[in-house]
Amino acid sequence: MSTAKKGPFFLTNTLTRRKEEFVPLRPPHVGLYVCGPTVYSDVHLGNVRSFLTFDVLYRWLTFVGYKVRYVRNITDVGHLTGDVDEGEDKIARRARLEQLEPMEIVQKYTNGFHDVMRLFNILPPSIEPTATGHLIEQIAMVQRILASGFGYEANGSVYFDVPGFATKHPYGELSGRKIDELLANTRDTEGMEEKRSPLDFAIWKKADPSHLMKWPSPWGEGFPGWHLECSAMSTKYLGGTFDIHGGGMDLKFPHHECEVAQSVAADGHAPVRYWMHGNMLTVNGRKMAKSEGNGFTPEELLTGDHKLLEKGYSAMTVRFFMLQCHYASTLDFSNAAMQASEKGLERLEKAMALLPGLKPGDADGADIEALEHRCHAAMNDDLNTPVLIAELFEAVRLINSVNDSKLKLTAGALERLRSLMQAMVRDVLGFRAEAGAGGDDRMLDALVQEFIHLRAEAKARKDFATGDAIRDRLGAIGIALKDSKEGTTWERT
RNA sequence: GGUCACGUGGCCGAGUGGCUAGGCAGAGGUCUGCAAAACCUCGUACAGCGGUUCGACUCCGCUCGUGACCUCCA
Repeated sequence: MSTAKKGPFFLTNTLTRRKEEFVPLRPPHVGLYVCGPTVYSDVHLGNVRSFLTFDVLYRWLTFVGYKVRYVRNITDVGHLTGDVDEGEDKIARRARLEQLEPMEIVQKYTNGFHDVMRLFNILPPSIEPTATGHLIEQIAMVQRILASGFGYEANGSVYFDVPGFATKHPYGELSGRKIDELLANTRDTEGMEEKRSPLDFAIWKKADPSHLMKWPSPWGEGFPGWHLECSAMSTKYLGGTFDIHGGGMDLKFPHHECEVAQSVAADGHAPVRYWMHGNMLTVNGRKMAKSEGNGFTPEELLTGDHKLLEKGYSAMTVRFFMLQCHYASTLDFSNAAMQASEKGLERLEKAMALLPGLKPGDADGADIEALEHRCHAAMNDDLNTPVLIAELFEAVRLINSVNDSKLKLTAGALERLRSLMQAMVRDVLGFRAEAGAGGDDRMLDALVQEFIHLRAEAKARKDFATGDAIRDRLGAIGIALKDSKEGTTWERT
């Protein structure tokens, strides 16, 4: 709608390490690719943060009017544990441990991933391609890399020749690495005899006969290298050059750096115009990671059944907690912070619930349009959700003041406030209204209203003891009564 | 060891060369029979030491501390 909404959107481009105005290649279309999960185990809260960051990006781009094709892959093969040459495929390993077919593992954890995304109200992408579903594209890309001279075959595997590539093209720009420093810092090359350089990485790996996940290729039976799938699938669905590629900070090197090199080698040009990296969720100052053992699953979060959790927290509380921090900063998980977020979200949601019932006045006590502009400006400034939330609390103050008859807003201003809050809270930040905040259940509401009448009668005859007893006993079962000039309202506690 | 970040009031966290972030907790007030909620007011935060500047929390340097990446990890 308004141009204000579409006003310049700035985001930090990892390639240049600065905020740049975002201008799509082919407006109004935007191509967005985000590295999805490797489906070999449950996602934890740190993973959620990354997907949440790009969910908000997707929501914002959509809100300002772009037609976004959002591709987020599922990695279901090729991701090895430990050392590149000696590691075992993560999914195959899990299949062995759980005594299941690899594809059963893939399905199981893909289902789990989707459940978690729904729980946190993270929208599904437009396309969710899998690596195993794109072997032909990956093999073709390996062939293009070989044709370019930057790949070589060794004993049924194909490797990317990083030093060779670096003599002709920049390598390391994205992650700020220098090839000499990388070479100087490499560890021992034990078990890497197939590679010409320790910096080289596999784009196709030979599979031994015992391997469960393998496919025929021009180089024999094998499977694709981890970095290749993203390059092949992003090219297929978004084109050789597309707008935004996102992922966690920890993927910057080597994963994304390798993607850049692969595309340049295979197709002759850089694949991505804007790279975005979300920062880590930490616990006691340390990155939450599967390997650290300091992660917890969404189920444990909801129930509070984990040694790091003092109690359970709702998915929306976590969403609020995470969005109160900028995506590019590390965020430390703590129970105190979670409890503060729980209260804050509750205050926001209470104001949202008041919104439909507000009565218009005959004056405008606040400039809603200016507030709206500040909200849009916050998001346009590199998705500054903490500043947006700060503005929303300004709106909360206005809503409560109107509700208390301390402030007047005309019908027009109220309408604008309502649509602003709906847009920012629900559409952009993606806070789903959670049931129970006062009147969703008609029968329960009718019942509580009866008690409110009884209590009002008691109070009318100055029988405060009875009135207080009604309030206290309802309070004991989780229903709080609140008196005001307009009458008594209730809510769950 | 190399590279790159970060260090903000009781807690979590934005931001800026000079002007109140916000949330939670705390204090006082208004309202109320009381309470809760709501609203109003309050805290003189920016790791330390130097430097640049009329002026720095914000720029530069050093010191200390913490973390990330360099190997799979969102």
